[in-house]
Amino acid sequence: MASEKPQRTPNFIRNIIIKDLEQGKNEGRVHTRFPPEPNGYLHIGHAKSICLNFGLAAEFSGLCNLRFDDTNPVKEEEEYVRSIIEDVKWLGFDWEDRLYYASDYFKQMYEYAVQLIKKGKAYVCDLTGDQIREYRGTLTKPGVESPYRNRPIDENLDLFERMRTGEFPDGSHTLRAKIDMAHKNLNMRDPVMYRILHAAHHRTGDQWCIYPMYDWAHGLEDSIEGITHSICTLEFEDHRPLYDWFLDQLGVHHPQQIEFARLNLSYTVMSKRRLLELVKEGHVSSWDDPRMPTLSGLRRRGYTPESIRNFSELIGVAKRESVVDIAMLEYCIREDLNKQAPRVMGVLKPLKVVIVNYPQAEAEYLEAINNPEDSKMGTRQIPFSRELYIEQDDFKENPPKKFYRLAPGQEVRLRYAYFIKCVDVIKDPQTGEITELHCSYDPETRGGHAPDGRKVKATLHWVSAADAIDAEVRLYDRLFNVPDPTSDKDQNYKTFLNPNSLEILSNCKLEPCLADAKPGEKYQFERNGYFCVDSVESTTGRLVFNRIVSLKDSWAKIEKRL
RNA sequence: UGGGGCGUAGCCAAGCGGAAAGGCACAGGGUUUUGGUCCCUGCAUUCGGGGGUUCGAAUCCUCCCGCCCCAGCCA
Repeated sequence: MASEKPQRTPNFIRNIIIKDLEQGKNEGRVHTRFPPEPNGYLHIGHAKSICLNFGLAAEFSGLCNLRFDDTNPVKEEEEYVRSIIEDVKWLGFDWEDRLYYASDYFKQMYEYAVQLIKKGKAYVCDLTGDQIREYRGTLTKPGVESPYRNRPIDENLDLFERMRTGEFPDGSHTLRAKIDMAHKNLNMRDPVMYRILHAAHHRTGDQWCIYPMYDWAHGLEDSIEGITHSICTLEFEDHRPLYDWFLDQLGVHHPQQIEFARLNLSYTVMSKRRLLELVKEGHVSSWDDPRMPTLSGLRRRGYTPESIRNFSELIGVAKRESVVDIAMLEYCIREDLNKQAPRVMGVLKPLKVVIVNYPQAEAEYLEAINNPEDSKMGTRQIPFSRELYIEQDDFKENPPKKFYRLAPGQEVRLRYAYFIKCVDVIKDPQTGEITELHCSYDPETRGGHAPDGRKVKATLHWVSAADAIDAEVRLYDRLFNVPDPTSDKDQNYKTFLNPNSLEILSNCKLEPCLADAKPGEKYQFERNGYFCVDSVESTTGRLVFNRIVSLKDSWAKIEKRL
């Protein structure tokens, strides 16, 4: 019988590859690459690209390289290289021995440039940056040729060599491709191939003082590595003619550049520049703040690699610019954790309950299921005693319609324990605030079943007061309070920051089995959500949990309509 | 009034001339010791708009409208 693996949604890039394979292009090879610039941390938008490139390679028995596009030493740092490697690995992808750096190809790129000069297709230009801009023309007006455009080849060769050896200061010369200053596509108006930058590179040190520009370098990197499909984002569509031009002039292996729309997620921002700004200005604590859409932030928050890979598959790949609803991401992590995460009881906002007819000194252990979705995860024993904590939200003195939880005179079940009924509400005489509930329990309902078959409409989670362990729990909400914070042209995106994106609860009471929970471990706090032990600030003596995502809450919806 | 792209449901997204896939969200129902999960059901008579070609158009032609990207010695 045919397996019913969920069919992957087709996308145009996969279709192109299938067609190429049918036509026998590239000797039947599929070879992609993920080419980050090490100038920032990876975010979930990068994850889309990583999953696409590595996923396509895996699907067609091909290869995918990890390559650092490190052609601009003034923006790039070793630290970013480190974090990118960690993140791609964490996501679950393996580039085997194919970790490459554009900077490893500098020598070869230089030689290719010499070839172009010899063909009369490149020249050294002495125009300043401002002049180059002026000469380029505008969107509607053609450019003007540089006075240095027709320099003799020998002179170009000499000058280019001297640029390389460090004879000239930054900005004094460039190497430019000789194409067409009247081209409709501005990228083709004699683009700069090399600029002089007396800056130390994180890998090549001061070996070079000329550095290749993206357009010149990228196609060469792809070509050298034998890439077949060079997948990039939409804004490079205008650069494709140039990508093609360089490779055609050189007559070298010519990968196909294919562009797709980058990911945007609602209620957050995705550009490295803005993310960096949020960090620098202290709107978040760091790149790995659990509210950040960075991979390190999502990891710390408690997102799993599986959930992010699944998300990447679900959102698809197309050329249409779009904003994916963050509810889709939340769905993916719930779906994963529902199957994986052990259940546990934790009270976030405690309200004390005294079981008035439960013997003073008595205590007992009750059996609880670790994961109803997976019986292999077994059971555990949880302590029960006369004084407990329940959630403040689970009691209402004047319950609205459809409120099934605890209320004066109303009976509910304590999960895995007993039916209880509220008999008295104790308040602070000064403030009127409810400080304690007195309840009676039915000893016949041990384990949660009533021998007389009577039903109860709600089951509450609880923790034995004497046995509870204390923890801090951090609740996260969306970082911005509008779906698309950058779409408003008149208002800075930061004016839409959600001031309540972090809520710290410091008096949470958890089941004792959590006492030695390890950083990174994920649990479902029943009826609350999924939580992850913070990997940075949690210690054995002071447990800190991050809420990854709440459980779906249909009561909240009903309540909202009341 | 330059060039390059893109418009299919609230959000993603298939489809590429022969009766509008799928997912998220949403709504209703069933199961349930998590108001969770799971299971059903519903959710585009129509594909940005107008013309045209065709027996037949989301798919082809044409005009129009809207949105995005491009004038770094960034990537």
